This record gives sequence, C-alpha cells and structure tokens, in this order.
Amino acid sequence: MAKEVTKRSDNYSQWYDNLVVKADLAERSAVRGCMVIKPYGYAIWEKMQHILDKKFKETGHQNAYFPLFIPKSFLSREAEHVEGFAKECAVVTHHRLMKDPNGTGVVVDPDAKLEEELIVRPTSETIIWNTYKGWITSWRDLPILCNQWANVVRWEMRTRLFLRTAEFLWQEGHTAHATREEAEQEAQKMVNVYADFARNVMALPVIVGHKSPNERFAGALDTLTIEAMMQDGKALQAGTSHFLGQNFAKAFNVQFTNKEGKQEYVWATSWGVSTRLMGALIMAHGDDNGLVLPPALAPIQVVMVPIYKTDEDHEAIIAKMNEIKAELEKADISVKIDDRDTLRPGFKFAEWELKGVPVRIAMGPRDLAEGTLEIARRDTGEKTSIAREGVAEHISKLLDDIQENIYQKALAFRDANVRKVDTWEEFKTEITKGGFLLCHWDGTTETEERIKEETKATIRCIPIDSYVCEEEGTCIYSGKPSHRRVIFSISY
RNA sequence: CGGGAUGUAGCGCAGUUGGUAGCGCACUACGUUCGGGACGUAGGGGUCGGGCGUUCGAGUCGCCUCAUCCCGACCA
Repeated sequence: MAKEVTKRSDNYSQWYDNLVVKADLAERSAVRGCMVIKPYGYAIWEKMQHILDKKFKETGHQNAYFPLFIPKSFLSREAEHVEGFAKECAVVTHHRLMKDPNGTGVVVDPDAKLEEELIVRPTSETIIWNTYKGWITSWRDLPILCNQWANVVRWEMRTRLFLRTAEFLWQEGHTAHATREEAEQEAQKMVNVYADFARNVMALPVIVGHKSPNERFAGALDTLTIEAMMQDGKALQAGTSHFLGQNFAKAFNVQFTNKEGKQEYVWATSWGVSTRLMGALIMAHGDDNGLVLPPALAPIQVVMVPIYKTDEDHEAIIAKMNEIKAELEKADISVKIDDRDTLRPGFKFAEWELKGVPVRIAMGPRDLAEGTLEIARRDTGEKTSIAREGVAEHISKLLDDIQENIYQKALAFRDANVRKVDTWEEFKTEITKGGFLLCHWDGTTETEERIKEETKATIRCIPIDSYVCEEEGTCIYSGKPSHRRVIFSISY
C-alpha cells in the first residue's frame, strides 16, 4: 500500500523514479542535482566494484588516485577535449570563508581569491596526463596501466537518480602505451571486460560497437561502447572505452625514448563505467512488483520469512532457519532471516520483492510439521514446496537458473525490438515505437545531425560483435551508398 | 538561459466569496491479528518556501524573491 510501485506501462520514468526510492536504493539530496545512495543501493554498487576491480587486476591494472581539483589551465591544453568539456563544470574560485560582517552566517572571503581557479574534475585525463609526464621517460616505463575509483562532477541541467546526477561515482582507467597497436588493443580489451561483466554479472545483454565520430568522447580517435536496451525501448550507454591516440601525450608533452633512442609521443586509452550501471540494472530487469536483481549482484540472495502464531512455533522455526542459513552460507549464498515481529508475512513478501531479492524461503508451522520449505523465485514469481534436505544444492542451482533466466529474458526482449529499416518514411514512424533500428547511413556527421534534429534518434553504435550487418545499401536519409548498417535509437 | 507548472505535517494532497489549517499514508502507545501488503482505540507532529504590501483580519489578493519539477539546449 504505502510502498506500491507504479506500473511500468503507465509511465516508465515515473515507475523508475518511484522504484529507486521505494526499493531503498537512493534518494535526491537537498544539494542541487546530487544523490544520496542509501545502504541497500550502495551494497549493490559495492558488489559491482569488487567484481570489476578483480577483472581489472586480472588484466594487469593497478589502482591509484589522482586529485579532485584540476587547474583551469590544464583543461585548455587539448583543443578538442576543451570543446567537449569546458562547460558544465564546478569551479573553485576561493579558498576561505569569513564571518558575515552584517549578519550571523559566513560569506566567501573576497581576499581569498585563488590565483588560478580549480575545476572539480569532470573526468581526469588532464590531471593524469600531467602526472604521467613525470613518470615516463623510456620505453621501459611503459605501459602504465592505472585505474582510479572516484567521484566526478558535471553540472548537468537536468538530473535523474543514477542515470544523470551532478556528482557520480565511477572508475576511470587511464593507460599509456609505446605503440598505437598496443593502445588500440587495450581499448578493445577493456570494452570486452565491460561487455563480459554486463552480460554475465548484470545479466544485461549489450551490443559492443564503435561510436560515430560525432558521438565520440572529446579528444578520442575512437570510442568503443556497450549499448543496452531498456524496457521502454530506449538505449542506455552502459560503458565506454576510448582510444585517445597521442592527443593527450602531445597536449601534456609526454614523450619517451624508444629502443632506437628516438623521442616518441605516448599512446593513450581511457575507459570507464559509473553508477549509471545501477540505472541500467533497474530499468532492464525491474517489473511492476519492483526490482529484480540478478543473483550475482544481489546483496541478499535469499531471504527467509517465518510464519507463526505462537511463541513456541516462532522459536522452533527460527531455530530451523538458523540451521538452514548456516548450510546456505557454507555454499557461499548470502542469507537474511527477516525476524521482525512487528510485520506480517504478506508485508514482508511484498517488501522483499520490491527490493529484488532473488529467492524467498517461507516457513510456517505446516512446513515445520512436514519437513518442507516454500521457495519463491523473484524472476518468475513461481512458488514451490521442497524438502528440507539438500536445500543448499537446490538453492544454489536455482540461483544459477535465475541468473540465466534474467539474461535470457532481457535478451529476448532486446532481440524482439531490433529491426531493420530501409526507408526514411518508415524510419520516422518506427523510431517513435522505441527499440533499435538497424539502418544504412552514409557516414557523414551532417546526416547524423539532421536525423537527430528531425527524430531525436542518435547513432548508438556501429556494432562489432552482434548485429553486424556488413552489406551494401543506401543511406536511409541521403540515399548515398553505405557499406554497413548502424544502430539508431532514442537514448537516455 | 528560453517555454510551462508547483511550493501547505516525514511523504502524497485538499483548503469554497479572505475569518486564524485539514485528509490519507507514515509515526507513537495499548489491544486483537499473523500461509500474500491487517484492524480497532487513543495520541504526537505545521513559523502554510521567504520578503514586502492591501486589509480589522492573508494559506487564500498584489508585487518581489528563492527553490523544485516538466519540455528544450548539455550529458556516463
């Protein structure tokens, strides 16, 4: 009642906003455009972090940390980068407060004006490359493979919880290489790490591809992306990996002596995923009853709800539950016993469904007498009664099934909403129905921008690992020749 | 920064021709309940976003201001 979630079909964005708050993931902060990530939401993000961090280490990366503040002049060094990022940043202009001479509060001390303003990082390429300059002199210093977990600030005009907030958490990898090939391979490798994580951990089917020049990261020669489809048919960019060429090395004069004794500029990549992944998770799997978490990311994989009338029943059930809990934990399953005695079972069922817990075990006097348990799975809503012996194996297998089922469901949804479109008239109507449209495009930014102006659709990517359509055709907009189809969609 | 709207209890809202603030949920206490979001009874909680004005009297009318949200421009 109080926690009811709006229906997805009624209003998808309202459903999303409502769900984020009701499922206890996050809330709007009093600070403009900022978000408070609540413990339950943060627990999911922490799981994401741990799994990703492990993958980064496995691929040879190390964590480091660079400053929050970037001198304004750094951002002027790389021309294209400035183009893309000069705006919408938080700027520090003073370093001291003083008592308000006319009142009781504090005011900025006008005498404490900074010589050079500091920018709160919107991304760290500049400060990192300014630092790398001091780390690199010889080919022996390369490659440098660093990642940092940090917060960044972008003064967005319109914000949405997790999807676009003024401050957000992310990881940003920044690597330096001796050769172009090595850097390109790195960018490729990391986008695959993201794709693998999205598919196997988040149960999120994603399409890997190149961004069009127009949609590229400012200062990149190539941007690789993983694109996911949300349940309203819109696209969400879930992660990016950039091949930066020598742009930043040149801007910050980072050169090394190669094996032949010659000076060369270093080749760079950068890659990142953010708390936006939380938004992807919610929108890709959630339903009218709330969140649906893939077991691999669920902070609580199994919740146990006791049903009882008398103290004796209560005691006996909790004792049994503790036994089962220990058994499940031995099998590496995270379990919570919801022993709150002020709430009725039905309320608890609804609440844990809202929070997306994959499996619920209910146990009452009947089960106690018969040696059974009631198992309910969140993804299908299916309820079964099983024998108490062998719970761990049963649940363990069930969690795997759920993980797989959630992925297959999302995959089937996406596949059902990807379609080929060959004419402009058809495009204009089809794009309003949502989903991904596979179309021929003449490769020009002009065409891309005209299409965006007329339909709001953008090129999400030029796919490289699924929906690859290398075939001759003609551009849906200009009619000029094209050699492959690209994916158009409305996006977040 | 353009176009539109809204600020009243923790949340969601009502408040008539101006007369001194109410409803639902939540909260507190007690009791009955407990296999799919319980019910009864009794309570607590508000400088009506802020300022100035009109008036005997302003949540209500006027002006100013601040904040938030939606549609654009910007974007992981």
